[in-house]
Amino acid sequence: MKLSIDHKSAVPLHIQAETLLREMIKEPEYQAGKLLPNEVDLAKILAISRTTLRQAINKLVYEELLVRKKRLGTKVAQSKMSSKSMNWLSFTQEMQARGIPIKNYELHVSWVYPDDYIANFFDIKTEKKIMKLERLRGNADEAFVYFVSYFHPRIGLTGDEDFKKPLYEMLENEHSVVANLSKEEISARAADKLIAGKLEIDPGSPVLFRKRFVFDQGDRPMEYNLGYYKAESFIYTVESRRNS
Amino acid sequence: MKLSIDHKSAVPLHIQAETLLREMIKEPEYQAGKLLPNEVDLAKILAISRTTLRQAINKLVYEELLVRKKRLGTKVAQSKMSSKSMNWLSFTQEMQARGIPIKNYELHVSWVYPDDYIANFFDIKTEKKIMKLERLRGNADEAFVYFVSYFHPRIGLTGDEDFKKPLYEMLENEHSVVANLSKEEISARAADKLIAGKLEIDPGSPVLFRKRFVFDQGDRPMEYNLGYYKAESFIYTVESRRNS
DNA sequence: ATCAAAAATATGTACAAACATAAAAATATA
DNA sequence: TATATTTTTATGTTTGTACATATTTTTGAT
Repeated sequence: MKLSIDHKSAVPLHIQAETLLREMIKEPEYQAGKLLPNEVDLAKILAISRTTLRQAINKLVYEELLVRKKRLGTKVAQSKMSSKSMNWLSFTQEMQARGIPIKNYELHVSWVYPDDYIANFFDIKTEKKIMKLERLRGNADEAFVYFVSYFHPRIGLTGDEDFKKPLYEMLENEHSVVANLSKEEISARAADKLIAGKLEIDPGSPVLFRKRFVFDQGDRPMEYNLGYYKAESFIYTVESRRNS
Repeated sequence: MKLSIDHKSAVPLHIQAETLLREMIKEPEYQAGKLLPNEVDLAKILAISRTTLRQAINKLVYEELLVRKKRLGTKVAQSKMSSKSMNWLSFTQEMQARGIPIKNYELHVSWVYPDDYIANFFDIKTEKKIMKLERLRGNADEAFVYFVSYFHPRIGLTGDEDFKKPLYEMLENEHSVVANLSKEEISARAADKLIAGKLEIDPGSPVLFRKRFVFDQGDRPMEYNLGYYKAESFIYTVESRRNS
């Protein structure tokens, strides 16, 4: 882990400072209400202006990772709303962690024109095709989840990648794209004909539906993922702590 | 509504600018992807520096009310109703935050013997009755969620409390119990006869089912809550950042 | 007419400088 | 000793300035 800032890098200084602060507050010495060095000093240490440093701090303050107090200083907030387990494990990794061997029932790559919704999320034009990945997965006995993923063209996927490997690992190793932030929307749905067919359930019966918006290091959109989970086969767990 | 900024006010200029922008984008002419005046001009109009204006804009950008685009300008984002802080708002508070009046369709208190599962969670014997609270709630038009809550006897609920008030507020004020940690399990389910009847849907149709284990200040179990949400009426959002 | 280069225009990044303000700590006063 | 008062120290506010950069628009060359 680097403790300093590279003034020659193309990465903006306030972004570098931001990631550096994120690393910093993960360290044991900064956990639990400890104070950061004051802004003036820290700016001097990092060799950036106070304004630039504040820009970085502000972001973490907004995310409620840091709390500012006049005269007292800036302290690390109580860790909050940590959505446990599930979130940063890919499906493959999670199943492996539970000792369940995965079976890919279907794996299909295609190139499609994004609809308005997707184009808007990716901030691209609807006239250019993007990669669509459909996967039907489960254990040895049955398929219990159907995934549909769309990827930002920036990543440069060819379609020849090995999608049997853990997806995010592959993206990181082969395309240098790291998933950093995900926003998910979970709801219950009735399975339509397509989904019912894939999961071998009756149309109209319940599925857990998850939309997932994935962002990379620079908080740029990188993947849009739809997951249809057979009911009963999947439970989403969230653990959150009050932060007042 | 004032359209200008008061330089003599004690309220910081960037705060004034922020509220002004919030008002602004509520106006019909600025709805739906319309562009704001560019920063340099707007700063001139408001007679504040571009830096100060940017401070205000930044905040709304963080909140995803505005979207910036190089060369294009700053436009009003599609309103998303993303309840980010969903987690620590009670149902009542959350609905109120969205300006939706709540209606209690049913509210029923009873005293029951806990089953093994609940007794185990509360770490109590099954021979002693505990309070059970059933609530069918929704907006003016329809009931869309059915809650069943069980409370730890330690809290000392009598059953005569006013359960129309926000629950956690009431528990804090009248029984000095503060909810501090919650563990939730979200899944999709087919509605059984009871639930279907309450929510006025067909048996077998999907509901979002949420188990919630709530702990107090000392991480002692205080409430066990089951929520059955009519599908489509409820979306659970989770935002998570990688921390490794 | 088509395609490439240049100009224009918006936000993005970064610094320096100054003064305001809240709260704790140190000091002075009763 | 207890209570005001002042000082100190951190963040908070605000401006001015300069150049970078992504995109569109305009212009120019083939």
